[in-house]
Amino acid sequence: MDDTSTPEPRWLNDEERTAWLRLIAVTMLLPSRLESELKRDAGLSHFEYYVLAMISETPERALLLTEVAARTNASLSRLSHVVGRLETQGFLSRCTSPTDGRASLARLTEAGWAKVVASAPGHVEEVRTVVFDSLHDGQVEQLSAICAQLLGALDPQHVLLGLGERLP
Amino acid sequence: MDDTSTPEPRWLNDEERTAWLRLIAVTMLLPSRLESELKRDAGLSHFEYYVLAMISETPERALLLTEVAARTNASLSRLSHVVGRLETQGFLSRCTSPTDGRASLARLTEAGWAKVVASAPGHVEEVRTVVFDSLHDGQVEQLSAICAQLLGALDPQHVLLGLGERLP
DNA sequence: GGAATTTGGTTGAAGCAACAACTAAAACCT
DNA sequence: AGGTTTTAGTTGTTGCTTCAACCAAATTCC
Repeated sequence: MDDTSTPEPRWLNDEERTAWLRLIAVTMLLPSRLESELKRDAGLSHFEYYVLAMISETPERALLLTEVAARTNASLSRLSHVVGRLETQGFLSRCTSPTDGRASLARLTEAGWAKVVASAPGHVEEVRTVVFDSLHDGQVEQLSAICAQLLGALDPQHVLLGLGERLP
Repeated sequence: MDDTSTPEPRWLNDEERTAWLRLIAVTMLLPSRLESELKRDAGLSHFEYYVLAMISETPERALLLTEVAARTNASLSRLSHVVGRLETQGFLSRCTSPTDGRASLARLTEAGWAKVVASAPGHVEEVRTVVFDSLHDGQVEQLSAICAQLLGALDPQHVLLGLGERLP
């Protein structure tokens, strides 16, 4: 190759290449699989479900939009649109935070809680059949460790796992 | 819970739950990371890059749309739109297959080939820094095996790895 | 205490993806 | 050979995401 003076790239070897192709295939197929299951069984997008589920796990069943955005890796804009839709569907309601006039809390309604309760079992079942039924015990631990290390590069502050709020 | 008569769901245990949260975080962050890198450095979406790269690896630098669709887990509709855009950008050209009047081949132009050559090193470098630099040797093999097993459930025919065309 | 900046969020426009409806070529079926 | 079905792809619409611009509350900095 009569290339320009770019430094020689560190290409992947065969083992890495195979692993990469498989990993990328998983990251393409897994989300779309969950997407279809939830759309079919609950009428929600995976993102909508994830938002509702995350809020449902807090003690007050309410969460700041900023916090939700950080934990879902979504822009505040995207979240605002999605929360707006979920609000008109009656699954949650927005109210201004009492301690900070800018911030708004998304609070699950009864219908929203019921929605989560109704759709969670099917979703978990899908996760189990797709992921955990395919793996033997040791591999669950391996997968967990590998993902933890990848997250070290992808999300150094561990914002997505909800551990980021104790930094200030 | 005064639930209806649904069969008790097989909930995840702690180890599985942790692994799951981490895996889902990876599937959220990895694509968006690759997306931004490619958008910034090459002006392409990850999907566009993937299409060009896949075609570039064939001997003729041409591929049937159906084949591309299968290997990228995309609908033919989506592919048609994307290929249309890539064509107007001058990266590839469509022509009807000589052996099948319905099928069309997407063929890389010189500009398209140059685009792949120009953007591949940066992309590989990104993949390496995000994924492989985070893992030690044994983990690459573990990851590969785990993904292979997940693909057994997600893609039984192994269409995405390009092994599906010998089934007729 | 007031100006500047930062933070939290909303809104509207533009682009991309999912879905449905459609065309045309090939294969299948007596 | 002719009618049906299947396959390959296109097109248009609708909805979601991204991006840029914007507003208001809070914080920072003299």
